[in-house]
Amino acid sequence: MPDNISSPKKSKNFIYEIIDEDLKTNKWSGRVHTRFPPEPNGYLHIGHAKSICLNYGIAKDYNGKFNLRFDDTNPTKEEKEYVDSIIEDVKWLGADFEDRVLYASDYFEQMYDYAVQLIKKGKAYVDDLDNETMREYRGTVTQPGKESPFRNRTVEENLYLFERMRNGEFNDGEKVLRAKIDMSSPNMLLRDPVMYRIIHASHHRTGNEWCIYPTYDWAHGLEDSIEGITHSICTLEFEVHRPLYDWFLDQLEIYHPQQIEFARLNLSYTVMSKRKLLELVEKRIVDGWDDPRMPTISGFRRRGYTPESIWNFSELVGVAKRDALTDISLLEYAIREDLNKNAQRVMAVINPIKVVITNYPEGQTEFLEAVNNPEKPESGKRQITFSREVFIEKDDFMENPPKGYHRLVPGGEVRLKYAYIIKCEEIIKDNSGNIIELRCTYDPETRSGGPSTKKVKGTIHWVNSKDSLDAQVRLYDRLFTIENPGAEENWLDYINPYSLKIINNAKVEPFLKSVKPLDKFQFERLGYFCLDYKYSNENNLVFNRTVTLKDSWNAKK
RNA sequence: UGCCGGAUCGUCUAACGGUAGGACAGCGGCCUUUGGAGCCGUAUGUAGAGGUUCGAAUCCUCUUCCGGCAGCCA
Repeated sequence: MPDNISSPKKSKNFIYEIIDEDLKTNKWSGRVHTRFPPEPNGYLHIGHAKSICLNYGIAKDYNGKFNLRFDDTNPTKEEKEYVDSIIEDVKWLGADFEDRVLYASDYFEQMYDYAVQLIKKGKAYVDDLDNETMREYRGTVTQPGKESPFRNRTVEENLYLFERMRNGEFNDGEKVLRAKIDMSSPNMLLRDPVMYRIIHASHHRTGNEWCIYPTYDWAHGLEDSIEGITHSICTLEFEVHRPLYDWFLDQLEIYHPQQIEFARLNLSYTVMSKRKLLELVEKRIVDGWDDPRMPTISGFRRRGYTPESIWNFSELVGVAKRDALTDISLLEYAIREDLNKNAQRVMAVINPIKVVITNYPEGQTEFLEAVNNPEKPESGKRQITFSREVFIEKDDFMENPPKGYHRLVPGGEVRLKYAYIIKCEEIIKDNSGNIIELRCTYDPETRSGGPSTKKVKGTIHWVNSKDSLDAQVRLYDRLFTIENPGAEENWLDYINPYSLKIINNAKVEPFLKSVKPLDKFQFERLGYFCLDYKYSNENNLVFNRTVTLKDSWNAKK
């Protein structure tokens, strides 16, 4: 985790308890070595972030090591672009893998040798059954399978055939190498699982060097073993794979890490499977993997989330073995907490309406002081300007206000933050009855910081019409309309059509003239925003709303 | 229907035979030049039935419900 956040007090989850016990019994000679092993077939999402935080957090807490390892065993699904994005995301999160960016593909030769060993022990064989027949032979969850007619080939024949597989003498699907275990095992994974399949495809790292590729079950334990991993932490769906993980390593009699499973993260109102995320990207429902509505790490980054907030969130959700659906509000809490403490405050009006202060001298401009961050006095103050015409938020005026409305109303008073108390004297409407301008008067005695003790119920934000900048603002809402879209067959039917709202005529204070991509701000009373790196440029400011402020008034209505 | 897991406030998560606690969300109040933040207060939970025990969320039995496994994906 980044050094600037303190290691949070974690109530020990069950994995920490296992490690504590291992340390006590000296099972791994005092070592702790974890890894994060993504397949480079997509961008990382917040669920991966939880795993990264868990694995790296363990390494850090126990003075151990943490590897980033690409499980690149299937060239048909993997791409260099994904490798690059994953490295970027893991680095951004601050999980320090030092110089250990590792690849399963670097172990292909060694894995091949191990496979030869298994064949020689009579524990693996080349099978000619085609895909469909093999499935039939596997049986079902309630019925045992039956053995392949090729199961009892001699060691010599298997060795010969396996070498020919490697040499490219067969077509895709023509032959596989299988472990010889038990076709009637109640655990389907143990019914002679495939170790190698023939794929004549170019691999993003090994090119055409190989045409046989190891399967997950064969490869993963070997990768962990080769790297000296102590605790191989994965998600619950691999629980039934553990006996197989153990079987391979036991047969080979090589270094044997311990696989531990935990429940993957699910977040409400979004989907988390790579397949579904890919579909959202390919169908252009979102604007790429880093669309700010995506639950990807790059999406959250572009949205304005900080690594610290994701770390904190990851601590808050905890680690256990039961399936869970975590409410998105917990993530929002984590980012608000961070940004409240750290974000520069600034005034911006998203939905402007012009206010003319009729008793304020024309042509006059005065300077006022605004606080940069009330949570951080050391961040100081800045100057803002005030003059006769300002913009306020349309929502901050109501002609016929409901009970409890604290803002500007006809004949009522409200404070313009850091400036004066104004009173609404007149409403100007166009021909169709839309309010286009408010005429107000100000009370010169009430300048902010002055001696006046006059109090009003409401304080609203504003910008000076003279020097405000135009900006585009992008407001995001949840991508789906239901809590758990991933559980639905027709999950795409639940896309929220209003998940992105683009506002083009926002006005922001000139302080935002020279901001950099991803710079983070609180627009007072509106929420946290950051500069979008994709659409923002010199002449066109574009801000993404990271999250709203909590709004107890809106919530009440 | 076979095997493997799992079930604690609305949500997430603690409690390891000895007062069911925390966080988020909610509600109420105080405070406030952000209806933000902060502070204070508050409601809500051990899936069910038996058993062991002085004492059970925790151990045992049965039941119910949920998840995973029948890719040459990971």
